[in-house]
Amino acid sequence: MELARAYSHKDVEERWYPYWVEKGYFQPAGPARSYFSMVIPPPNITGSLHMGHALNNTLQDVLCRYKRMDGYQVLWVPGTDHAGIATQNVVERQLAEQGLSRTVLGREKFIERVWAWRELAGHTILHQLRALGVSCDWNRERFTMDEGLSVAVREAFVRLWRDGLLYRAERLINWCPRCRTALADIEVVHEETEGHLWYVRYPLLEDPSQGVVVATTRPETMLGDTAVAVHPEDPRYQRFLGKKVRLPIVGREIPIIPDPFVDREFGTGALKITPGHDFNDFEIGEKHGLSKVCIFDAEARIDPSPFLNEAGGEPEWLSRYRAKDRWEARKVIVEELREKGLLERIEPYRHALGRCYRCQTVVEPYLTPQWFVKAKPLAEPAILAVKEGKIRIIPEGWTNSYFAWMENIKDWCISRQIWWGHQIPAWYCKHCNESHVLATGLGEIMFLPQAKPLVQGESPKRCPQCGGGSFLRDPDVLDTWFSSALWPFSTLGWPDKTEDLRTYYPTSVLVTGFDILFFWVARMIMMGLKFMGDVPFRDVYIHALVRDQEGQKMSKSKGNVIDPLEVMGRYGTDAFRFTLASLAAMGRDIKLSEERIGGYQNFVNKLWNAARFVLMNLSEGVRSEENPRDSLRPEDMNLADRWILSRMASTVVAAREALDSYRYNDYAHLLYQFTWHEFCDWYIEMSKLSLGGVSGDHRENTQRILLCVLKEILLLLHPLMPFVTEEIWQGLRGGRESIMIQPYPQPDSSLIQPEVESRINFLIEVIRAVRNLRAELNVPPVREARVILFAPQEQREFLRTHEPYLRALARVGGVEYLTQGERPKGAATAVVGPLEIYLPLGDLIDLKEEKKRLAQEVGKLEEELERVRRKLGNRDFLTKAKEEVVQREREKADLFEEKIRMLNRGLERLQEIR
RNA sequence: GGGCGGUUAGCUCAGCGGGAGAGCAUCGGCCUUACAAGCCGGGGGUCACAGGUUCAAAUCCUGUACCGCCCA
Repeated sequence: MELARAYSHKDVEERWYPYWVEKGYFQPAGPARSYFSMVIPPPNITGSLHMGHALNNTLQDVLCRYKRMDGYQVLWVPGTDHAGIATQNVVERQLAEQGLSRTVLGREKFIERVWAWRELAGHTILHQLRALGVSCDWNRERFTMDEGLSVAVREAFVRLWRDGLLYRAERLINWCPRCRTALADIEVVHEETEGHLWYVRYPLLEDPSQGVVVATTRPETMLGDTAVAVHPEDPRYQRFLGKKVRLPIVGREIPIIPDPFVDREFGTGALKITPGHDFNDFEIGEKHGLSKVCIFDAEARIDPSPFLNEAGGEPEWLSRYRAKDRWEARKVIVEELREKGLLERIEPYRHALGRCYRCQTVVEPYLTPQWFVKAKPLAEPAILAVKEGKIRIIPEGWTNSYFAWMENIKDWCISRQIWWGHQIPAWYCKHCNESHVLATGLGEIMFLPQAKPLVQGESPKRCPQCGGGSFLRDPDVLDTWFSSALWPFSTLGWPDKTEDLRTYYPTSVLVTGFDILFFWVARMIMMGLKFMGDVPFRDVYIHALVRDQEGQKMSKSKGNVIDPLEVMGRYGTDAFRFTLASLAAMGRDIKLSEERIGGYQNFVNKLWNAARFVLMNLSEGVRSEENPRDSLRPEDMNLADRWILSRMASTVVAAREALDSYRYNDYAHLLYQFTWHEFCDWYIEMSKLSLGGVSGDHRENTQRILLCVLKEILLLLHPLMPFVTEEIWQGLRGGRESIMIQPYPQPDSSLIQPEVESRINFLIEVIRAVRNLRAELNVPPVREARVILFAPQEQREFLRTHEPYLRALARVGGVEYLTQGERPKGAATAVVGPLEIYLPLGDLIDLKEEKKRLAQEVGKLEEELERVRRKLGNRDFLTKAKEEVVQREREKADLFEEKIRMLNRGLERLQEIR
């Protein structure tokens, strides 16, 4: 099979993926000696492939392909999550375009629509993932809303309830008024924002001419104020303690209370307290038994009902506020306060504003009954698992963040007031809870905190209290992360005791980005320990996030998104994957530029051409050998052959070490280096001599070595670059078996020969020195140079034996060997160890240039020597440093001295010419 | 405010106690039949700054500056 002159990734990539799938290579197979399993961090169904997915899945695939080749039975479970809020948003937007809404459709019809959307568009990302070449087992694709996983969710929920780890209570939670649902604390993104501080005077009840001025960033919430708090030791306010103020506009009488929480430096030192709409105020309110007034409806518009109740009728001011949203209400209130002369001043003020992580809407602290997971008891064993090393977090630096979060963990609000998701398996007896159910408008209901739920896997038949048979189900659904937390075992069949679960749990490693360490990783660990009694994974490898060249987060609105599919189309998937792996070591950011990918595309092409070279030089005999390595004949091996095999063996060892410790960048760099700068730059060039040589045996042997090393390179590179390696492999093997299922190279220490390496290194240095002389002196490459070598006997014989390399690789026409005597006059000089190299200067050569060059070189060496001498002159160094370090410095000094001496002699001889 | 990272060649980054490295870019020379997506050679760095520990610091410690992230 002939290979094309340049590698064309497009044809190749389309060909092999379907082939692998068809052959079933992605399914676990092989002897069950050892297992390697992973679950994919499920992308959500609304997503499309971005750089983060590309990196994440490339790194996983590298591991899978490596382990599969290395004899493990590998399972990689793919799938998606249902992304409750995000998906519901997408479908609602679609409905809106048709003039519909979910409330018009009703819950059941709406969910049907979501499923329809899921069938149509929800598989996009998994299909895009295939373009990356990922080798996950598509037969086991899972979705968090699948029946099986839904059973797992219900089971988990019921068991948490039964074990007292769940509760339902009215708490102040983060509420997104646009999504109309509760959010977990970590789903709120805090952002520094330019705002204002409004200073408002609250008149004293007993003497309205006096008052307390409070400073607030949210004047509209004053409608819900139930106290003013000051620091108990603040002298400015001592005389007000125990008195009351009259809340402007509303007219409510509220107390002035002392609380050490108040920061005297902030604003005026007097704080308005709104327990219904601020987390800090809520706590102060609890301490002082203040009532909580909730002034907003679910969309954060002024809700008139608390004021109607309070005033026992429609207060005069209410009409100006009714149904106004937060921002309008703020304007009206500020205006009204100004008119009343109660607005003292306004200052610009920077403060953190919480936004919904899904839709960026400013969240509202909101008082509603919600379901919570008691986190502390679950967190404790999860902390221990990491402390005891049952789970390794890599890089280790992240363990601190993990501990910090886990040790301060707060109860997890898991109920969401949306429709798409796992509906909470809790029912309320209609009869017993008659007075605890509220209609919230738009056909929705809500159960008051006093309502008594029955939590169980399926709808109850009879109420254990009253025997009634009529129930209402809790309308809330669970946080998507609740189902994701079960992912490592729900995907394997839990709660059934399946074969998969027994075989593949705990999974070997989880590969993910640090942004979901708390959202997902921590919760999986808690749930895994709780329900499986064992950790969900042994290792967690946490990688960086991909950003653009400027380090900006890629986002559609910034327009700096690099689409991985486009990049793969342009540069090839292999080049792209190689780039990602080579960047994987970075701390927190990966700044990706297309240029870099282009660089690795060249590497793919280099590999391709090396393969082409090998292939076009194989004799029929060698080409058809099943295993060329077995027919290698040591007696036909020359130094170069032994050298490349030695380098190859070292590379295998280093490669394994790198992958075993998740050092992807080292892995990539190591193979790049070996392939390009050892195999291609040197061995292939050297092999050309043997291939054209007279001895047939040696010729064939060289072919075998070329083939062996190439194959080894292909095998080592396959996890990183699956497509090009498969294409070449098939070209070599005539399309018999995939490279995917070949054994990964084993370390063979018998091939490692340091003395062979050092001799070739010497040869390489000599060749480099000659090339360097030629280039510096502008000897045209077409002109063969003559060199004169002064060398001790050992080096002389070595070079004489390997002279063909010198002639071919340094383009030397003739070599003259001398041991001692007069050095040639008028020659360029270089020194390699004990060897002096002279390149006689022709008439055209610039003497001055050569003098300058030599003088420069001597100068550099003298600086180095000076440094070494200083060290050796230091008594402390000689006595305290390790013996080998001292020894090395001594050798260095000798080397420098000798070299300087020789170069100076060369310089002197050049002077003589003049 | 608390915590965590980063600052090394023009760019992107490795290295994290004993001779400053890579890729890309750059400069000079080459179409040497595997590869011009290539080959050969070169230049380029007070390793942010200031102290300290050490025989020895880019590397360890302390502080400062700037940048970034996370948590309040």
